Amino acid sequence: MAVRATIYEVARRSGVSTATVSRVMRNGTGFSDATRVRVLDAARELGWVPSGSARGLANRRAGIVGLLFPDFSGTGDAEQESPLYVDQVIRGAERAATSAGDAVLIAATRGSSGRELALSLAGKVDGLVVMARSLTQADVASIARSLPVVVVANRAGRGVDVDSVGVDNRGGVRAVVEHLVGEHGYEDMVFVSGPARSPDSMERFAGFRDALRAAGLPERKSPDASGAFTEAGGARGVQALLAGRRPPQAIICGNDEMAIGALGVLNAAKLKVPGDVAVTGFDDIAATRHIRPQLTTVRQPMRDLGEQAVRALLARVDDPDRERHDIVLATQLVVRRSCGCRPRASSVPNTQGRTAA
Amino acid sequence: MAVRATIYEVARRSGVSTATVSRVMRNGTGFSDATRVRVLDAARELGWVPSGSARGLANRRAGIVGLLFPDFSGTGDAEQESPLYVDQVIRGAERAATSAGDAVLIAATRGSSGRELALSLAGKVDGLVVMARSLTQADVASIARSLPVVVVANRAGRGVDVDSVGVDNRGGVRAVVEHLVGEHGYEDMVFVSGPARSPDSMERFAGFRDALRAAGLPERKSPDASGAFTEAGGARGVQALLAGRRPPQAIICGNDEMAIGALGVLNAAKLKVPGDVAVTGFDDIAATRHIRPQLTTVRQPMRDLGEQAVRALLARVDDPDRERHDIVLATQLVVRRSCGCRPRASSVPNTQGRTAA
DNA sequence: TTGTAGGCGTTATCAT
DNA sequence: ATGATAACGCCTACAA
Repeated sequence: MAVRATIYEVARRSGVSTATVSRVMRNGTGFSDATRVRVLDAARELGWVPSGSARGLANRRAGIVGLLFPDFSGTGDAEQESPLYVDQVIRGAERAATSAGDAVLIAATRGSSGRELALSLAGKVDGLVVMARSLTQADVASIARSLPVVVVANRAGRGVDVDSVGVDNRGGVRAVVEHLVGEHGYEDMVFVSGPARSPDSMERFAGFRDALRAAGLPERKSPDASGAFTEAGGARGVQALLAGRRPPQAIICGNDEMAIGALGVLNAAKLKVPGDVAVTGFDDIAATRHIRPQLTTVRQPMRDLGEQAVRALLARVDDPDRERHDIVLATQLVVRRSCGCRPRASSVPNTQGRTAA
Repeated sequence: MAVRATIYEVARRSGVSTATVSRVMRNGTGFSDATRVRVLDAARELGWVPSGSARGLANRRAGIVGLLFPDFSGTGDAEQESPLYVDQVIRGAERAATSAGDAVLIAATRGSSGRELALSLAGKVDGLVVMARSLTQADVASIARSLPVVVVANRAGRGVDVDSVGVDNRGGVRAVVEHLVGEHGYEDMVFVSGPARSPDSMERFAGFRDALRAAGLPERKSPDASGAFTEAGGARGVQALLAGRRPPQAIICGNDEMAIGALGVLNAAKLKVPGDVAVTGFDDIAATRHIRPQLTTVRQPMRDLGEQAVRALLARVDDPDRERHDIVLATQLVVRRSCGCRPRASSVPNTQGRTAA
């Protein structure tokens, strides 16, 4: 382990040329059984592993994809946005990459250092998956000039022409609201949004508006409260909401964390859920099943997001000229107690996954 | 983006040699202000990013560390071991690597493919962090022959001489039991263990035995039940336990997931927690605060594990001859409701972090 | 089946 | 302050 062995030493030790060693390692053909054994033995004895850098240089392909995600922990507030979402996407990306024989490099942008970080990654990878809110649109456009990029949960803006993978946020919220209206007859509903600049959050609110309109209920142009996608934020938002009006029949939250925060506030205010007020979330994190009442929410396939993103990326690395893909994954309504339904939970898919070119 | 630019084109475009371009990019000195601007401009115009492979080859350092972790999702049972733990370690590793200017490559070993995967990573990284249960001891020893390795939550066995980072599992469980005995006067306690071959699980049980002995209570040589570190497993384990004897005063679970499973079974059996039976966990995952009663548990610094592991790894990469380090991080008792304490939760540190050479 | 040799894109060592 | 020019370790025609 002192100093890493090279192909030359393996070649010498096994009495063949480096070309033959290379052939054997690449599982190619063109060598006798005996040589293969000799080479492999020599490699093992020397503890040799082919240098990825040298391979990458020779192949013009590192066999590595990068994943850039935002990390808000420690951003002023002590409260943290749930990391669950990002972690699941990372897992999915890892799975897809590994199964394709590649590896995935991860890096979190904290605050404004995004651009720099992306550049430092760029040289080490064959392509980059960029999660929403980790890079500005301008930076994405800039980076995309140097290497293949796929954006996640953030349909690329007008200027930027890159592949994207996202979920049907809009349809998801529409489905909850339809359930609330159709099954429970609620008419007085409010929406608690996440960070103002989150594409996910904006789409979810759009779904809320769509559903209100479709139901013939009075529309509104902005969310009734907002909570930064955190439990504490959701609590504050709902608190403020309750201070200004009598309780609504239902509170539709932009994600589960905020819904959990809402539950706490309602409980403290002696309001029964779902008796007095119904509450719903979005994401379907594990806590939705542990909390009481169990949370009705919209499940989004976080893992699939990562998988599809990496697949799309690798496809483009292999074929830079293929047409642009914008993948939208289906979400699923998960009915539990907090909306007012009885225990026997059931779930129904509400949208089809679809791919648009 | 068609084909990546190289240092040659940047050199030509800016009218200098490649050596000078290289100097500018490395933030070194030895060039005029004017040339720097010219080079940077050319680079930007061409969308050039230095090739990591070429750099790695020239420097004998990829600037990448690898992280190997086990992934049990989809191992026969539909139930999943909580991914939280691994995710936190990954986050910590990312943070430490990024702040050191490196990147981290992650890969999950599924089933028995570990060795192969490790080898494929080995060439791409400067060193490897290996989490418990992702590789056999033999494989760790083998890999460690080719490059620096740090094991996490798995003090290297006798044969293997590598750095390690872990938490004080033993002291953690000892602290809960001492609390249960000292504050609540329980004497009839049982332990629910995790996977038989998990080093963490074994150490936790050892802490349980230590505490019983120290309290002068009857010892035992094996766990009273086991649950594979999953919620469903914990439920089954406790179910079986209750079928064979009258309820104990307290059930100490090897991790939080199993404790949550236990809570479910006890509830179904009409046993009140903590009135009839006390329950404790280990890890302090988010769900411990959402579940009722809130779970008394032992917090372990999962993120720090990842950070310290990467730090140790980088230190060894820089100095292969430094002495071996075995780092043990402190755990912390977190008292909530499930042990029988009153709401006003408090927490006390129970062990000192310590480093042994 | 096997060997020879040039090239992949940077960095680092000497010169100048 | 800048420029040639060897490495760095592997792959891949092209030969033999």
